[in-house]
Amino acid sequence: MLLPVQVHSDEILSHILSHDTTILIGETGSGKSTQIPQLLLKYGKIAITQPRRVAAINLATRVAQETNSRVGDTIGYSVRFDHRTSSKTRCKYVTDGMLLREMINDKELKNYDTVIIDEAHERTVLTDLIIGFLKELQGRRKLRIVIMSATLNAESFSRFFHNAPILHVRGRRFPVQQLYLREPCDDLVEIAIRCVVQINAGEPLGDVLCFLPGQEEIDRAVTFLERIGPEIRSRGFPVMVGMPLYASLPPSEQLKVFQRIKGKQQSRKIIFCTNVAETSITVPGVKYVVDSGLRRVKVWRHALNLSTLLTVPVSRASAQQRSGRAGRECAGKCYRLFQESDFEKMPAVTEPEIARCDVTEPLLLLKRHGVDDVLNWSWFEHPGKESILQALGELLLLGALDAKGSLTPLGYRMSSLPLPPQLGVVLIAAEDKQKHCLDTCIDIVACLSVENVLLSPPWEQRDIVNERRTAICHRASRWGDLVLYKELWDHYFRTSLTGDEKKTFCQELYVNQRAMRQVQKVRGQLRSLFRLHEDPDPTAHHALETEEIPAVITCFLSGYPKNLAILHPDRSHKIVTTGETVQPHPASTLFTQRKTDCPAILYTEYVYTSKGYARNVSRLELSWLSS
DNA sequence: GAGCACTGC
Repeated sequence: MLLPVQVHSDEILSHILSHDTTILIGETGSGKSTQIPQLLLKYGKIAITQPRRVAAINLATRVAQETNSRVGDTIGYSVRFDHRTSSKTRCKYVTDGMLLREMINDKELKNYDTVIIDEAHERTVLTDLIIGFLKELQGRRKLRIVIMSATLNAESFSRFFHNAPILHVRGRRFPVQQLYLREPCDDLVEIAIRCVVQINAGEPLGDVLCFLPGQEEIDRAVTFLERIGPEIRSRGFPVMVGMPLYASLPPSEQLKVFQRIKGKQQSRKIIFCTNVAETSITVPGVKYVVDSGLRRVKVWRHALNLSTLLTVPVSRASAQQRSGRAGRECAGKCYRLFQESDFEKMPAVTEPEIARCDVTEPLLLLKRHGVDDVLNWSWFEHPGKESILQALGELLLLGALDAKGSLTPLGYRMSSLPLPPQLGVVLIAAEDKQKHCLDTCIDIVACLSVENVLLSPPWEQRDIVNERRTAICHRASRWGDLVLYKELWDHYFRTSLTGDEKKTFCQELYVNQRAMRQVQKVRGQLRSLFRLHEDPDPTAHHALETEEIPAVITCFLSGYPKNLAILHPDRSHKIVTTGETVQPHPASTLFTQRKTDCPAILYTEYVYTSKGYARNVSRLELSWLSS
């Protein structure tokens, strides 16, 4: 059967060809991501961006199959650490980060006649930047742009591109019935469980996907469901198997949501998930969605130089996306754990990331692209004057800009590295230090730039895992988390470990092995950018020496000069710039250390939750500060 | 003795 985009292909094609820019609203199941590029194949070279690596690879693979070709021939892809393209490639699926990097070397994007921005509604910072660059570029040369979005906010795209026409392609989805609470609720987890129990008792078999704001609520819900399990069974209702799903979960646990439940009994999966299941992970077999209408979001406060973690209502677009997860295979139902009047009050679309993140890195990129007046750039959405001024100040402090706001040679180098500016400074500072300082800093920076390297064990194993970690990383308990990363890496990377031993090592220490493989790739990329030989003989790997710790931590101080807190007579650590009190996060190796033991601490991140917590904390001696 | 949502080079 033809996909909606195929049914209307003539109309869509002639429309795209006769306009410089087209906004295409394609609902899920319309086939836009696979079909639109195929329609345009005859009309020049195409780049199509995706927010995620897996999506870029999967789509390219599928379209190559559909066109009876091999990936890398006509249809290719390019993501970090993996690309399949050739001189024959006419259509390339890329991550948006990758396209931005390409644009550094080729400002005019001469390789492409058409650029398609897919999933534009997700509005990552990177899509926003690309959109701004494309508009500028269109002012200089002929370039066909297609903005593809799944939701409502098409008007803002249209307005930005001189009122570009909006095309609408229906999707193919099954109907989803919406149900609301009649009265407000106070305990979210309790009401979620009651809802799930009700579905289980009254609805035909089918799995349930329950959206909760975060890990804490999810773990509570899973435990709750386990506790009431025996009673459910004793009443003869189907067995409910509760499963958590969030990004920092070990991959083996994540895979469980794709597996069938063993046993012959009637059963259903109840998957308690965060936003991962809204975009990144598609769980098959879901017939019912339970939506708390909430999500957890990190908000950067430029005035305070810290980020906060907030629980906020989702947008109507996002609630719609969540409920759509119930209608992928057959008609479904969505139970919204809020009132219909609350739904009306929700914002129409999610606030874009650019409005709530630190723009230091985006600004460095703009400067690298030669944008002098960043305040008046063609922002798709302006991040705000204050936010920009703060970021400019940070770049000035780091030495990336001079007093006139021009990119310095240092800033130029920083912008070439696939790292946030601060970590770039750390490595550039490490180059001038003693032998091996750069090796060590690269290992640590690689760990820092990969998410979820350390998994958090269940509470009953917490102490034992901590002990195991500090037993083999014995200098980390004095010097802190950066040293911990390096020592863990040294143990993981040493050649005497076989594949199985590496696996066991990771399991015992709750280290995410998938993340460690990623660390290895990042490390390799950084080493080659700094022209360090890729250890031909891995026994030559440089393991941490205690003597080099001061130099290493001092390099991090160059990257994070403001993230320094000094021990005061009242036994608290106060941030030098603001005088505020910080405390190492409970997940830090320095958390348990007596406060008076550290004359000063340095951290890479400051997050305000119930208190101000410093993350990735290191001990610092006052004598290191003068140099 | 606390919890991190998600993603890119």
